[in-house]
Amino acid sequence: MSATIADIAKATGYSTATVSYALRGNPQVKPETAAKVREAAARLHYQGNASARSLRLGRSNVIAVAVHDLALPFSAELAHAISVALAPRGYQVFAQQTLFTGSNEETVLRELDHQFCDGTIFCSGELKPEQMKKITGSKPLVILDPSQPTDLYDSVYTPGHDGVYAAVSHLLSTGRRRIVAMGVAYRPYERIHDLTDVSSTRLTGCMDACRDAGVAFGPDNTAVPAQWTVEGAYDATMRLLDEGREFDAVYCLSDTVAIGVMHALHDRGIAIPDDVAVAGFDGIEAGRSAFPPLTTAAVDFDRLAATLADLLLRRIETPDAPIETRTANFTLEVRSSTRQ
Amino acid sequence: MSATIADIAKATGYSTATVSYALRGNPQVKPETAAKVREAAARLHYQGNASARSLRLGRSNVIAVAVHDLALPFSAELAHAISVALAPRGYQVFAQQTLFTGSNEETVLRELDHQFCDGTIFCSGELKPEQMKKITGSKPLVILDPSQPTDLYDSVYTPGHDGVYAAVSHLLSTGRRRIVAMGVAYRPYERIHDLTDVSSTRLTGCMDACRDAGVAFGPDNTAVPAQWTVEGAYDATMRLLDEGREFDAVYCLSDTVAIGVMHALHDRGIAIPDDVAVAGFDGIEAGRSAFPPLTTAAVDFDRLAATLADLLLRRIETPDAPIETRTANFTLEVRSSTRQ
DNA sequence: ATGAAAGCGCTAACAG
DNA sequence: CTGTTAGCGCTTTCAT
Repeated sequence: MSATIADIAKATGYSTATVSYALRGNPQVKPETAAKVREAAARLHYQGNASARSLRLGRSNVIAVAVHDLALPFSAELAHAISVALAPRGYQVFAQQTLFTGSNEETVLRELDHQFCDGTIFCSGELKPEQMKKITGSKPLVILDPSQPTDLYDSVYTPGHDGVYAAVSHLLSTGRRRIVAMGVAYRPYERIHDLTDVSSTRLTGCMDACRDAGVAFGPDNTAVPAQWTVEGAYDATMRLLDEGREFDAVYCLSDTVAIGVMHALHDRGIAIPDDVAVAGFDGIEAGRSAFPPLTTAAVDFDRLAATLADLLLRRIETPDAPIETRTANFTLEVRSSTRQ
Repeated sequence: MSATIADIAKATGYSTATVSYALRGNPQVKPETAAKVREAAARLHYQGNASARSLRLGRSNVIAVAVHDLALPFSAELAHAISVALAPRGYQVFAQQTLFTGSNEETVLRELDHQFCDGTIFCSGELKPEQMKKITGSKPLVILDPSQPTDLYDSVYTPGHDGVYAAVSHLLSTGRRRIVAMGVAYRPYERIHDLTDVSSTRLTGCMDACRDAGVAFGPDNTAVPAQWTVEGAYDATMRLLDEGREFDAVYCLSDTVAIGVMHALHDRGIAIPDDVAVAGFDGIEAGRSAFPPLTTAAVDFDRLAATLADLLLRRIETPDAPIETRTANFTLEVRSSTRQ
């Protein structure tokens, strides 16, 4: 068992109060006393007990970050960026994954974050805000890309519509006309233009870009991978080619999907971008070093992380502050996958 | 503020003891009582306080995982695999990054894991085991790839020597003769063959493979990127080409390095594998979907994670068990980057 | 079957 | 400048 302040008190002859003060650097303690205490603490390999401290103080200076899957580049880069953003502000980040299942999301919200951590940054999945609210009560939480607009939590959106609009407009401006949007099934514009979930906003961004360029966009302009993964996209692309669908560009609703698409095109001997241009969304590192380097609507991870951190810390410090909703920004990174 | 068991006790008229029993499913409580308590708990949105529980019990069922950088594929995939391995065993995983700096490593060890978590899986960085021991005391910890052999902690090694040996032997067996090992500076065999750090074991694996094939391996067969990153490897490869070094294969000490190398070769119009074959180490997903798909000595992440988890849980349950050292296994994944 | 009470380790009034 | 003490929320003897 690790040493406690009581052990140090015993060893030095001071009270636990004085030891605590000394260890926390309270200027009231005589320097000499403080030195003795610190010496004893070092000698006994004293390590403060976070549970006790957090129980007493009601805070731990720990923030939980729940991403979809730690192994997915978007999640991984986001978790990294949030850790980096919060470190200088005195918070340590604990990252967890929900693996897209509602039960894991519940666990994350219920079991621990909510109890030990001062707040949570939560990448939205299956659970709806109302369901989450029942679990988290008044604990500070910020949602990334909530599946529906909410005034229950501060929330931040990735720039799905505008990012996709910019990327698809770029494809159209380079002369592409037969675009396949890879990621989600076609739904009529009227049914989705006011939805805020990731799939819908990205799809409407694509539709708006086509419409503004006078290019038709219908069910034949979409393809649906089983999942937004490299394999899912690879298989979906192969199916597309087997069906004989004709297209001169694939706009992928995520960079991961784009990597799978390019893999499939390579395997079929289709030149990128000469035969088919490919572009994505997210701005993950893997796109930069893909072959060819992937054009993408790149979310600014650092600023996104900073925004999430700002909102959460504000909520922690000012629980009654008005709920805010923000949208992250992006940069259209034009690389060789669309540039001839 | 969240409801406590005292609130439930007040609401139901039972004592906090009974409430606690009921909530934990103690069979002694009358079913009717338990039902009432659970009802009140739900109504009050009760959430147990992890700090209090952990303070009382001396354990939290949380394991800390400290990786180098959450955004790096190897770290990310490992953290993912460990989370998956520990979930069914009743442990939640908190992932953190050390960013290769000793001070962050200290923070991770000192500030929190060590205090709130029941144990730590630690990817070795700057700190030496003795230094770590001073901080962690008797808290359960398992090291991945310690920089030097240690009997202070259970430890697991990635199969650096054997994996590289297999991969380089494969390169040689396909007729390659002028191999550049990209990742670490040349050091004479005698000076490193008994070291156990990642760089040394991988380099000796390469040397042994060459020697056994009767191929010379000297300082000219190595190249050193500034870091084991895509950019570092890209730049190092460009320098190599600018210098006019001749080679027909690059063996990269990590897959991430390999991706940077292939990027540079593409940019210079060098065909892979026709002009130069490329192979790596790790087995990250990105290698599978790279162009061309990367041959690599693939660590079995799931089994590595299971081994780390096994050792840590054993240490938690049996603190005095003898220290163990294990080595993970690998599979040589031969893909197009070396196959003509 | 339920309750009273102690105590995990720590911090912060408050007192001296 | 230092000590006494209460109590954060929980679990668990030990009584009843």
